[in-house]
Amino acid sequence: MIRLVCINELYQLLWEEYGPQHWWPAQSNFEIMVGAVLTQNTAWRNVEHALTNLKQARVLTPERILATPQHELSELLRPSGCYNVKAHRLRALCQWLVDNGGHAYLNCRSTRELRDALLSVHGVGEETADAIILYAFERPVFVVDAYTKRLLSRVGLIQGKEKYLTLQSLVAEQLGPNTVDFNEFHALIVEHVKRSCQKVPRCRECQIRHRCSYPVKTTQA
DNA sequence: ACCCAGGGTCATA
DNA sequence: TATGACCATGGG
Repeated sequence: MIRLVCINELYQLLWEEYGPQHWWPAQSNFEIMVGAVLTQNTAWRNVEHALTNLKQARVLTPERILATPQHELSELLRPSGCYNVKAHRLRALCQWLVDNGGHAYLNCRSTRELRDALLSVHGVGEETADAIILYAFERPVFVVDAYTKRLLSRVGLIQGKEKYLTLQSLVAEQLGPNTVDFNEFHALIVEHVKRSCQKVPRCRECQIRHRCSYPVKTTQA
């Protein structure tokens, strides 16, 4: 088990190994928000299928999604799984955008106001809200996901039982409130997990069932 | 056939 | 506060 001294060291190692990730992959801010909802507990590959469906149906705007019947929307979202739930959540997000004048008008609000408003939208939790704030609104908010928690725990930087906001402020303290670094760090963590454990169903060293998150430059021996 | 994925909500204790 | 069920497709 490799142990690291600080979060900056982990960030630096990941950066050296993988380089810039150019997140979030999307053609518009709205597409980022849609993707953030669709990717909940879902592999990104499946989300891409659903996004393609929405584009081909020419419905990738808040107004057009709201004008699309529920069952039709569900069918377009089918490849991303949980499609009935996500159709409902996507509608809630679109309604919120329309009610608040869209991205441009919302962008005048403070980051905290944005976060609170997003959290009040049905289907938007802390991680989804922060992903939207960081990648669509480009505000310095770090996105804490399960990978982050697991990786920081593995390398001995946290205990593992910390709450979301605790981890978020921990990263912010060490990296400094920087949108670019928050963007890259989160993307690098996700990319690292994807790449490092693609063909490792079970790790010998840590005996974790499926994908393990070693720091870079360590193999499964 | 099982496990998980770029989570969140809701019911229960 | 803290688990557990549920959503549901697609790839390993």
